[in-house]
Amino acid sequence: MASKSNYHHGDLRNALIEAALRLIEERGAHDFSMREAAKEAGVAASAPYRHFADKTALMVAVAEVALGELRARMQGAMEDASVEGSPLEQYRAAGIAYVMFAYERPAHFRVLHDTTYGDPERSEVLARYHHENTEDIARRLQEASPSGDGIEREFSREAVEFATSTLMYGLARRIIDGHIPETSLTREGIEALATQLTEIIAVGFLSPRIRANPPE
Amino acid sequence: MASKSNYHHGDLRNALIEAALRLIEERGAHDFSMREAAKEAGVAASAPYRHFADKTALMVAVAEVALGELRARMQGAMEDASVEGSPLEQYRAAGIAYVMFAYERPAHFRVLHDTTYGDPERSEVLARYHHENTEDIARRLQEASPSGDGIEREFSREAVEFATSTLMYGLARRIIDGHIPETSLTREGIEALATQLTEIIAVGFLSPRIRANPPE
DNA sequence: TCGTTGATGTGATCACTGCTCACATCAATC
DNA sequence: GATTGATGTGAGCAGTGATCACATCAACGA
Repeated sequence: MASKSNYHHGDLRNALIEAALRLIEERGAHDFSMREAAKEAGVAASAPYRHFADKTALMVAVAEVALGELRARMQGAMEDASVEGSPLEQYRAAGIAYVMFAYERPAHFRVLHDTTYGDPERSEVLARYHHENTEDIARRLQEASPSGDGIEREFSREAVEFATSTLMYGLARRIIDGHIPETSLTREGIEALATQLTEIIAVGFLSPRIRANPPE
Repeated sequence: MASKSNYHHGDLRNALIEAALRLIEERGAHDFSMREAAKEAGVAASAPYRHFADKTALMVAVAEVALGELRARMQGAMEDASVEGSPLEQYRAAGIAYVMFAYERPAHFRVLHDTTYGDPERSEVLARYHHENTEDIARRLQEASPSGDGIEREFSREAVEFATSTLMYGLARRIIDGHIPETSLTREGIEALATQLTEIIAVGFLSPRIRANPPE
């Protein structure tokens, strides 16, 4: 097992991405080292630089994997819900899927957003993705609101879209940032929180226009 | 200027905290070095360790300064609003102050939350503070809802409290995480966003109980 | 007045990091 | 079967967090 057959790794690039993900899961998004990833892949410390320009490039690759999983989860959730669910249920399912991703894959979620920080180009990609998603979600919500019912709504669809994405992002971050008491940190607990939050927005959106401080 | 009078710094602890804050503002919460902070304070690389056990301890001290400023801002905003504002306006003012802090002092906001990550004890302190704040805010909102009006509400005060803090945290993070398009990144733009978001919650909360999908 | 002491700052040093570079290995191509 | 280009190696650089014996000095007690 000296040097003959395994001088070249074969699939080092992916091996490094997987190693990085494992390490990030253990330590945190920034607290893993290139050398550790290399060692875990059974390769010299300098080898990774044949595949990634620098540490950030590796993290970006990891983030891409993470984004792929997030996409798949949300799409899956919406498709499941659209089989027999109302638009409102689809809207809710997508939101829950987003939050669940953060809960079940905190490392993925963290890299996804940490990598972005400071890189305007990547920021924009992620922002666009967020936008696409929540646009879709908000559209479903709007479908839940019978059009032409003559009721004047308090908020525009854009407003609801923004509120929804902000709420779901906020909840996801609070989960991985440790704001949520441990007693709520179960699949069911989180689903309940996400459900409640989507509902409060839905009610705010679907309510006919009212005065917040009604004149007596 | 050799070695006589300035061998001992005098107020190195605070000098280091300020240096760290400056550096964090430039680079990011983790990308500053102990040595740089020491140099900026005009002191040897090992001196900081007389005042801080390790780098994390320095960051915690910085975070405490940040938390102080956040507290002051929110308290100030609520007091201002309570002079002539309705409870609803106080609620809104507090939310806006929180978000404004993130906008105007991104470095402070980042250290505050980054430091927390991975330290359950600090997490809890911050969580408690968040809770205290939003509890207060939610109480004001509840005061905006005429008690005993016989209308059955859709959501509890706790639910609204949680939704509010999640929304404000979400917005704050989206601002510093670069999700918000540059065109909205002005004092006025952010105030508008925060106002809109608090309002959507307020409406959801103040609405009488309705069915999200009313039977025809 | 002066010696002692304890807090604070110094400089050398350690293990580790990201990254580079000259060189080694090997599969594919002509 | 020689050449070449992609991939991996090992030594080494500058910078990092952290530690330790030692230097400095203000305050205190004799």
